[in-house]
Amino acid sequence: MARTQGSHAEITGPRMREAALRLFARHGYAAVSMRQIAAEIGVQAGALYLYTPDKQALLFALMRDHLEDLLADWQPPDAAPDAQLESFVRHHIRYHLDRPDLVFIAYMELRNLAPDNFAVIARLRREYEARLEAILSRGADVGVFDVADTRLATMALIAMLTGVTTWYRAGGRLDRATIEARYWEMARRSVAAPVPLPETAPVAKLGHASGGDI
Amino acid sequence: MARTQGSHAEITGPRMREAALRLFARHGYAAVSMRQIAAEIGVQAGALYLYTPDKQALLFALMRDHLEDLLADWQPPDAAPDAQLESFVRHHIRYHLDRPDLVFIAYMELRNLAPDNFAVIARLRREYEARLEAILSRGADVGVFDVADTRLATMALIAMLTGVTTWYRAGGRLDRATIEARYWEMARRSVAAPVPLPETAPVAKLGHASGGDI
DNA sequence: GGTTGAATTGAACGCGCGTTCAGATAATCA
DNA sequence: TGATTATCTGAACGCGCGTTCAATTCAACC
Repeated sequence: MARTQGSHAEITGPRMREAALRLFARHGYAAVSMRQIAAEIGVQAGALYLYTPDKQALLFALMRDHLEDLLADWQPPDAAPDAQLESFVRHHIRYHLDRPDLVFIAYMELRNLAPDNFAVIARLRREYEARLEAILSRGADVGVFDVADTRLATMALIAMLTGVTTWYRAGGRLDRATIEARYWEMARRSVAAPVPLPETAPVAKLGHASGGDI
Repeated sequence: MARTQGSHAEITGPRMREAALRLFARHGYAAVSMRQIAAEIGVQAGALYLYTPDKQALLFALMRDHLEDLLADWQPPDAAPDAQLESFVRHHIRYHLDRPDLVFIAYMELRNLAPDNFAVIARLRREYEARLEAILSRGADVGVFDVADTRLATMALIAMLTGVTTWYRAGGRLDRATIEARYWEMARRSVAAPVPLPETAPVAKLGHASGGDI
């Protein structure tokens, strides 16, 4: 008893990863079995072990490749902090809308990583967060941003932007360009310093802006 | 063979829910077994079925009670939209910092709900979101907010605020009052209309504010 | 002190899990 | 054509799962 179909060595590996990604995103890593992944691509469970040492490595590879890809795909442009922030935000939204499943599992399945794997993923995520924090920090230094705590603002912005994956559906009411523009507008306002005016000092209407205490 | 300890009928139920909440939040619903929950409170797995019909009902009860509690705990004050928004944001942060595990599973375990249960939870969540959207909508109507799309702004704000649970740890660098104030500041700015000035019109520095097109 | 009934145990059920591996198959190449 | 080798099957392993239930224990009440 053996394989009844032709040989598909060079495509079974990628197809396994695609199926695992889709199923993990839909049902969660712990709720998906190797047999389900195998059935999705028309092989028996045993065949998967030609392409991954075990289930945990499959999850880890998906998350690590995603984060390394995210980091490689964007570098801060040589520009003023506000332009850097716009570049970051627009890229973040675009990238996340392009890869909803990857983004989803990278945020949701951290709990299911073995400790060693978790350490690797956590380091990559901190690296990404550090890029945004550096932009905010530099912008606060030169006065174009008004951010009381750069770390908190970093986490708040990333959470806001990443949240787009929880409701966006292709073909929905808003197109991607509009969504990108709206998120950028909210992100910009949330950290922008009040506009200096030619004659009179601006008057705060709701509460007051606090000084930077980084 | 039977129970070796004393009888604890009136406390085993709540203790089971506490243990389940903690374990679900830490490891995920699918990765936690009834035997683990039982071991956590010093009983055998069979005893849990005196207090829940099955594992799914245990998850559902936690999520439903949490959301009903959240809805009951806050009503929009009879005030202007900006004051209502401040009340909403501050309550949201406080409530979420108080119940990190509940909030966590209510956002993470939606995938593990049976369809009927999911429908109930989704309705409760939409109800909560609708409260924020109503505030933003009214504020946009009277001109105190400048929000291009109230639905998008609602989702963006909730994601930003809820994200606090992913990094906050009690006893950390920032105290709760500070965190609350910082989030409120960012939320306010992200939707506030430009301050009208006595003589000259304000000049946008980064990009431009778009008109409301709700 | 005996009876009652709620609370709990511990064993069992059938099942699916991740993983392994000997054997079968089909493509490749001499 | 025959040998080789990468690819895959199908069965099996031990284990833990959610859930059920008869038997047992303990607290409360008569």
